Amino acid sequence: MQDKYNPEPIELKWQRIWKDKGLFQVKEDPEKEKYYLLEMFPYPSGNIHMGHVRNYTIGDVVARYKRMRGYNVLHPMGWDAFGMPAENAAIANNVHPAKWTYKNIDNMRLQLKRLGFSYDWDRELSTCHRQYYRWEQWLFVKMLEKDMVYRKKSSVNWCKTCQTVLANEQVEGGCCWRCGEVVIQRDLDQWFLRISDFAEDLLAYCDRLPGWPDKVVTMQKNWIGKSVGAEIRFPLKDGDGHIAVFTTRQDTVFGATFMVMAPEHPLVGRLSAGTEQEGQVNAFVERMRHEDKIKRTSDDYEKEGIFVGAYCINPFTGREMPIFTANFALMEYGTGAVMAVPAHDQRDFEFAKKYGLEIIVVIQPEGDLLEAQCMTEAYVEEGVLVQSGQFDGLQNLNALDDIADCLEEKGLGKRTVNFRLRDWGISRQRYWGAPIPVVYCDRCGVVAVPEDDLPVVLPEDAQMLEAGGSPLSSLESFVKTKCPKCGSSDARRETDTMDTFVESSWYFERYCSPRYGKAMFDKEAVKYWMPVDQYIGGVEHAILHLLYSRYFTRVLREFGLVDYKEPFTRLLTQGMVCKETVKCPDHGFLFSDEVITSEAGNACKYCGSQVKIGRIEKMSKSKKNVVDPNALIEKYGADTLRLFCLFAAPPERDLDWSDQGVEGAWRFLNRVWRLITDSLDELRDVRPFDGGKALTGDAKALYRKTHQTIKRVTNDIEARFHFNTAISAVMELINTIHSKKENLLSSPEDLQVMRFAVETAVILLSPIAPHFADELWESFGHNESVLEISWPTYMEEAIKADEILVVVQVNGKVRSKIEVAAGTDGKQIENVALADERIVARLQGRTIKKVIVVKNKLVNIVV
RNA sequence: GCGAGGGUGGCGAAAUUGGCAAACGCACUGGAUUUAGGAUCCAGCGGCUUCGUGCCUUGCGGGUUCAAGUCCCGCCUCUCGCACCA
Repeated sequence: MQDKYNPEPIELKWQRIWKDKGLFQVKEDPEKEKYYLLEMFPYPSGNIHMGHVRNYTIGDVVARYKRMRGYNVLHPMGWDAFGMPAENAAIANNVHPAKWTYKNIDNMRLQLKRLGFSYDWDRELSTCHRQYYRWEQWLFVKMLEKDMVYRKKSSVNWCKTCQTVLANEQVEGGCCWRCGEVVIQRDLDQWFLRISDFAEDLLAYCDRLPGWPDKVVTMQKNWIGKSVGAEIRFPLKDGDGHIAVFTTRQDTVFGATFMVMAPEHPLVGRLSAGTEQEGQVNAFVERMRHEDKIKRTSDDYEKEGIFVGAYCINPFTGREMPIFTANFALMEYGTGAVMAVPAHDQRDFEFAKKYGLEIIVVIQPEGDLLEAQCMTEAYVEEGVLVQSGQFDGLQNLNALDDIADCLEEKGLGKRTVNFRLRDWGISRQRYWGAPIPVVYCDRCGVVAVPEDDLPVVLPEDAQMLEAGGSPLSSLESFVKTKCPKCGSSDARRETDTMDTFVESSWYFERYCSPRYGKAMFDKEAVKYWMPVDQYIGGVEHAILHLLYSRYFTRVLREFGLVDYKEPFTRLLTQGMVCKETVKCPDHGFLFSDEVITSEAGNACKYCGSQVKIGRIEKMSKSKKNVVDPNALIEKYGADTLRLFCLFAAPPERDLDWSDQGVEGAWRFLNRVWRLITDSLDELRDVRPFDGGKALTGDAKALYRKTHQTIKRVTNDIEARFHFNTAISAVMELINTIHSKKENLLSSPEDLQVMRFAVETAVILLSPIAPHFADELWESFGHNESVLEISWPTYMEEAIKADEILVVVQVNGKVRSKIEVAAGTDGKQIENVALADERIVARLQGRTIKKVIVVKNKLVNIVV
């Protein structure tokens, strides 16, 4: 036992002991209640960053705590190992993506181990491993058989920089979510998963996720975007046929005066053909197709359109409606055509004004009369229907149903539900991903790779292309294959790989039986462990990853592989780790070691200019406001780093990095260390006080404080995950011990209470600073890890004080404080309060109107 | 524009059902110890103050209540998400 707290040897020592004892390895045990704690697995980019440290520290505290509470805790870790950075690195450094990835994994595994996280490393998995992705290929084939997957040519989001297709979810404000490049549209054959088949169910279950943050649930609901309305068919004026529209406002159908179609709509070309508009329409459509998506979705985007040269008929009014195509109509939503009701839709109103189109008011507000000519904006509120034939006089909201009935009776349309959520395009024109297990044969068409031939292994000898694009398509040995059906040797393999979100949609099930060779997972193991009791990760995955995982769970259920619908019972989305930015006028953002600090202020290391302290932002390499976990571990040890991450803010909030705060965490551990090592000689052979005797004075107070602390810490961890307040509670206990220790090192009972208090502090700290706690625990003569003992329980009896401080208020202001015996009844407290000197003085010459007594808390005298 | 979540000392934050606002920590100030620095220990630390513990103080303005950071109404502001979705 050393006098000075020296974390490195201690941490390495306990990491070895934990490993040798196999403390973190778990298996299914029907006798014990399970607890599956999962943190989002990292992409192996090369190094652990502070966000990981925070995420995994939060998880580790919960895992260790639950374990001490007697649960059989599954706490696995692995690697989301496929993805683009590996290919970029390969091109930049001429290393194979596999080599680069595995090297990063080795490095990051060491870093995680150095932080002392309680993972069952036997369950480690990498999604780039063929024994992993073979099973998602297997599922793909099964889904193909069941028509849950399909191929279609579609206009896709294309990123020129990444040379790949992006899912809608990966386009943020018209730009690539990864590199920020502007996304353009391109037609390609793509594989899609029918996630929209589950839209209704995914939406319905949003309300059955009580353990999820409201924010995330709302984001999911918005993303799915259900709209209830009707499809209405508008017959063309000339010839057969009709235009179908989707609307949520069938109540306004009598006010529909023109039609707007997406430029991509197939009817646009057909209708304008042969009219004098043809040339202009074609030019317009062509221009729109090349317009940047970012421009088409930007705020100040000018609405423009063009008459296609044809008319349709409003089936309710018989009126002719000119047909337009316009840039704001989206082919992907609804039917790609919109009935325009300028009087009651702002966008239609603006369009009508611009092109001089007719405006007909069909909803009149209560007590007002709208005139189409005088309107300056659309009227979108409720009202009474007018100029709407048989529906005149109805409240517009009530008319929604009547008009829908009418549509269906007359065969003009039907009720419909539309979702914003579209099918999930998973094809990626990249190398470093799981190959899509399909073969194209001239004779047989699209053929799935038979189960026995799986996995389709990603070849290792592919050349990365500087220009991007798929290296697989130029690899003849991979592409050329036999047709599994007819045996023709002219067949060609699919060269696209799967979106990496596919791998992360089922890894939590794989963890239950990570080496299982006969299926995606061992059903029994999954039955025992799943669903995940607590999932922890960044809010940036609130839509994509979580929605896909929920969808995959439903797919697995369809195949009878699992029997639950929701994979994650509780979800915690932790805040970002932030730090202030520092900028030099000449050299841009600076790392903190590029800044020279002096009395005069902070200067740039390179030019000596005064630097500007910028705003606090999420840590990122580009802003140079990152701190390196390795350097901190070296200086302070893992326990200090863990302690700071938990103490600085509650998990769901952003954490502002503070070097001085880390220093404070370090000081606290040293203080505890000194406190214990200083009194170790006196306490070593003392049994902790067990409540067997009546106590008095400081001993009693400390004993009470200790039980109070157990209660607070337990409650903070269990109910709220508020580790910051749990840590302050332990700090208070340590302060109390510190202030009383001089008086408590003499009598046997006093020593026992001291020992109890000190041991309890160590146990309560153990999930947070596990190496530190184990070392001190051992110094008390224990020979197991703290992790192996039970979490302490508190005794209400010990927490109760004999004397209680009661606040006495006059007219709601605190005027005095009195001590009364616990359990004194209201009337008695009132009497004591009224007899108090200060209060008597206050009440001179005033009449008491009312006295309110809150037992054990306060008295308020109203005068 | 729509939706969600914030706004409390110099800073990070606390106050679990309405009941002593600012626990705990950081920074700062004074003192002890030290050759010195650091570390440690002790004390102080929202504002005003006629130093009476007197008044004020939880983004702003109203309200309910014996009592409001907490509940209700209106507004300001910041962050995040969505946004021509028909």
